Amino acid sequence: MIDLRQLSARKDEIAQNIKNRGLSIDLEELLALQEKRSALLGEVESLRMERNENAKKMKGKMEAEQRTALIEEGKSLKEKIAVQEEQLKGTEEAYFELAKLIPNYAHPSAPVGKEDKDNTEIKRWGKAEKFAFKAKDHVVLGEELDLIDFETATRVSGPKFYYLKNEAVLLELALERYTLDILRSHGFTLTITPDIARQDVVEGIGFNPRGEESNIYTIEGTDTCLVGTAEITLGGYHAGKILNESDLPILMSGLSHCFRREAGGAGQYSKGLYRVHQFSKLEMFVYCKPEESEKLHETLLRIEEEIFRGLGIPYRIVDTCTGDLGAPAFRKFDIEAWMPGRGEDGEYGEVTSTSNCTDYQARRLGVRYRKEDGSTEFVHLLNGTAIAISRAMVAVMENYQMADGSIVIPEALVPYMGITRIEKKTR
RNA sequence: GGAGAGAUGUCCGAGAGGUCGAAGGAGACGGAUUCGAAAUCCGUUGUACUACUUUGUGGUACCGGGGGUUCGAAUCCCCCUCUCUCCGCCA
Repeated sequence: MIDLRQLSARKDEIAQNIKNRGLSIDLEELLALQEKRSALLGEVESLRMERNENAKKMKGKMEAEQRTALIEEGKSLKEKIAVQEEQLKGTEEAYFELAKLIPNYAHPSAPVGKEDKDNTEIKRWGKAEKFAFKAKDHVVLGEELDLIDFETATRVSGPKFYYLKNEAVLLELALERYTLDILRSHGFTLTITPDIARQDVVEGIGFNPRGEESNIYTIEGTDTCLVGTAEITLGGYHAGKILNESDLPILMSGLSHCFRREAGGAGQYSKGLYRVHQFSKLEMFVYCKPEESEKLHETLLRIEEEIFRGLGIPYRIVDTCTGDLGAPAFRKFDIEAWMPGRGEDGEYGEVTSTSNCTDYQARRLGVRYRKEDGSTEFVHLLNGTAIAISRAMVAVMENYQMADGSIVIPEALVPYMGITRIEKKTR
């Protein structure tokens, strides 16, 4: 949520931002609701003051007659208050419901555009090689080398689930272990988070747990959801707290399973492991002071680069355009890894995403910090993918395939895997 | 899963319908004392929203959350959540 006190002062800016993001929200109605709420609140408060004063007069001993009069006065005030409070409640509900829809401000340098095609490429690293042979995609490789079983998973769990088998299991754990070491070297507190979170935390982070377009699984009979990312559980970690300035920035990483409904996400570009209902992910999360968030955002991006360079996977970085930013994001950078088996002849595919959400999530989650002068302010929250296993696995398998159909293990992973190559089983 | 106890400010803890934004203690901060420190003594010490003649004064709300009773609720009633203890079950 944005700071609603700035609603009228920054109205034009907010309207432009809503437009840039391809959204449509009735700001005039929101302003009208804000005014109405403010007026009602004033009325309710002054009525309450009268009630309190009236009650205070009744403390000591007094004539029965006088007391009766005061009680009558109190009763009438009580009724008036009830009526006004009812109106206030209705107005507030409508007000906040509409206000929640307003997206975060966007970074002035974020490209203005509608969809992912409008994202700006800002960097390339590594050589996106064409093989001398026809590259296979990870689905074919996974089947030939007995690493991934989609078919059985579909029967057992449904479409877009998978069993990892044999060396793929080692590969998942190796990628996690490799990444954990990098995060630890950067001072992150490592955690493994719950895979389930309360709905209010999920909402606080900016996900919509219910409704048609929701990507979140809710758990029947409870007010909890399966997490779509550890961003949720890491953001919930300090929800409602006032942090010490001296403790900032707080760097946390969380390993969790991620569950996504991905309704209607079928097709050529979503095949195999690329878009699935469940995967493991190591997420980075930062609580910091407002003035340091942009710098730390760059830091998260650099760590993501370090992870993929270490794996020797070519990639490019894109600066996400306004229409493609999530509502909480002020700015977002994605790393897209080269995937030789994607599309006709290899394509880049998104493997990480890092967002600076400024105070947008913190306001909703109630995460503040105490400044030296004793006042409090909302912290800035940042998140970034350290490694999303399923997509990283696509990149590793497809980039490290050999002409003979085997897969070489990237050097950085060998110590964690214990093997150097995945070959066809000779059974 | 069953039975019981509990949830109050930064922490401990009192509080049983009006004198309670909340005793007392601890902590923190400021001051006195001291060559300095400890001890001691004095004082200060919540958050959010809001109004105004804006560094101050006033108003409203907040004693786990929600609802109710009442002229008036931390206090009485109902529901929920969480914590603890015992039993059961389990990795």
